[in-house]
Amino acid sequence: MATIGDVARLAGVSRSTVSSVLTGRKFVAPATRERVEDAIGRLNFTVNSGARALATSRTMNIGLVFSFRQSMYVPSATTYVVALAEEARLHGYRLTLVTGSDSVSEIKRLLASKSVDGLVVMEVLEDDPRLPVLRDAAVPSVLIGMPEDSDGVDAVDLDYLAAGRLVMDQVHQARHRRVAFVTWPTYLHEMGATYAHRFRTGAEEGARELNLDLSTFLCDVDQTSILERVTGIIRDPSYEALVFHNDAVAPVLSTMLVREHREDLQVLGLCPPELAREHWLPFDTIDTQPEESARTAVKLLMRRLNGTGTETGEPDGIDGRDGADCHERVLLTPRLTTRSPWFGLENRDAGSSD
Amino acid sequence: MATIGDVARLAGVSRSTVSSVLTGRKFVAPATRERVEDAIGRLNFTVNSGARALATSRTMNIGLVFSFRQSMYVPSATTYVVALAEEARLHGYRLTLVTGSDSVSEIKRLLASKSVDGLVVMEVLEDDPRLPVLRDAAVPSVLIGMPEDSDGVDAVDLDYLAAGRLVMDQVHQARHRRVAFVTWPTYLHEMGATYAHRFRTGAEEGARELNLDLSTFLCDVDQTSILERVTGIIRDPSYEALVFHNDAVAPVLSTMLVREHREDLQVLGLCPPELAREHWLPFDTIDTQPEESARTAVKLLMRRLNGTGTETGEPDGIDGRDGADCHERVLLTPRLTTRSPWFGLENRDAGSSD
DNA sequence: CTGAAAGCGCTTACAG
DNA sequence: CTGAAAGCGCTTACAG
Repeated sequence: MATIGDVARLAGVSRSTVSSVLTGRKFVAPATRERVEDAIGRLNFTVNSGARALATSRTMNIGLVFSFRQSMYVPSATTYVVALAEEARLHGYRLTLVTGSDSVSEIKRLLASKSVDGLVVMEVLEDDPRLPVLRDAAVPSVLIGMPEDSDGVDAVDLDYLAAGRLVMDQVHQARHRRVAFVTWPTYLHEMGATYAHRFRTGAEEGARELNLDLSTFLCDVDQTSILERVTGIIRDPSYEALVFHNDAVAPVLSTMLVREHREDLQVLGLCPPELAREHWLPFDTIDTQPEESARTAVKLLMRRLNGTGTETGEPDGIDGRDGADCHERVLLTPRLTTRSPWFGLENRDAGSSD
Repeated sequence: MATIGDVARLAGVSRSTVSSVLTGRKFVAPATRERVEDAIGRLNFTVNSGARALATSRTMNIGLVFSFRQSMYVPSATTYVVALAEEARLHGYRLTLVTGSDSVSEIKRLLASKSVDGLVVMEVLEDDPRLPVLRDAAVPSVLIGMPEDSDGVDAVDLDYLAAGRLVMDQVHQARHRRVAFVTWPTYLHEMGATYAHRFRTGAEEGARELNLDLSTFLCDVDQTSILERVTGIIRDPSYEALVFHNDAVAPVLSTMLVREHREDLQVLGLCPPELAREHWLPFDTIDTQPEESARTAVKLLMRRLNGTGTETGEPDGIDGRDGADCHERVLLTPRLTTRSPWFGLENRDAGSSD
């Protein structure tokens, strides 16, 4: 494999000149530059990333931490991962995966070995044990998730609080009062998964304000639990609305509603776009906006890495109140997707309101 | 951040001695080693991965190439990615993501910049444009997929051919004759996605041999197409069995079968475990075995990287016929998971047969 | 505008 | 058994 020395020799210049055209940090006479670029092309030369990393202390790698706990709705993670990878690539960065249950020590190792220039952390918890590590790190981090205290790092997420209120608003507008709320399992709430408790808080606050009669059910994600719980609710005619924030609910719901003849039940859910896309969801949902979250996360990171702003301009939806040491908290506005007729063969998405 | 020099100073030895205990490639007197290890602990030292990569030409990084075409059933990809990452970590490697549509040039760049020690390639096609690049690469690759010609690289996949035959066998055993086969969209077949055409070939050959009356439908993965196609089949009473190899089919099927009162229809599908886990699948399926595929893929790669065999012994299910230059083709045996009563509240998995 | 030299943090023959 | 030296492939002051 060609090195910078080979290029220099072929172009008849010094290695530093080659380096200058490579980095673009120094002016090189057009004629020289031309010769160098030509040589690069001929030799099919690419900078050795390890060597460059050693010389610059920039790896052009960003670490993606997701420690898939057993419970997580694994499928939807792909959307985040792909969007993160693509956005990172747009900025010249690559993604390195950090999985494994003991992510704290994994992160420490990653940081100590100087393998990444920054971190994106998914599945954030309140009092996340990884937060102190991230704060002390020499490189910037961004959370996808919104703990109360995100000092020292940037954070982005759907505004789950607002989403909870939005859903209750819809129930209220439909003049329904008694509503069942199926949310994530107990342990997810106890762990403090930020999306779980933020949506729940929003929903419960909204219900209280609108004087709705809300029953909250924390439900496991296995088939048995879901079916049992959903059946119980559907068979109780006093429920006028069913709100879910638990991805395992969606797939079985349409079947159950048909079987139990509860097409009258107002159903509203928070769900990942791929769930809505792949399944037959004849009810309204709020998109979790994984792609927007992912792209914003990377943009926030780039901002820290490249000083202020990126080559592609200001990240969308990030307001400019960034003091030198002030970290961002970006909340994405929830949007309701309304879906038309129950059990029709079409399943068109209508406009959005928020 | 501490360097090897700091450690050497603190331990009162030379840098090469520290390096020796780090790599473990040279004997170091126990007392010295102790001092060095102590110093490492105190300084919280970790080898700088860029520097090590430069010195050894080993990055301890493996590249994961998946160029998510629009069509792919994205959710199931996570299972592969996580399993690959975990298995890689077991061997001390990390995963670097290579996404993007133009994966050929991305791969070339990755290889030229010496960023990875090996590659895992998903979504492999017959005549995959990436294959020539992989063959010429200085580092080994393994495919998850099974093109006719996989010379120069290792390959692993579920035995989709056998799976196709197994399914037809089941239909035959149920004494059914007329069977509808819903498979992936036309363009996936035209692209030559190996799983698509291998299963199809197996199914069609099996049907011919068993004298079944098979109608094959290539079907898009959007809701509308799926519903239309599935409804058409279900409403045709002449069909006795429905075989699907198209992930978009599963989610809607149970609802449709109830609505159309076709609980008599024999349904068999090939599907990812998470699909079976998350949905209400009251019919028999063949697991695509993503985790087994992923782990085997990494093991094959490790074998190339570390000479013959890994520290953890021979990879499971890999027979030992590896001549020095002979590349492996590992086919995982398909297993049928039978599921009990139609539309009961339970959904227990019964034993497997193959 | 270009080049010689030092240095990034490690490993690895090679002496001793 | 340990250490001094060279080298991996780049970048970056610093001279010229």
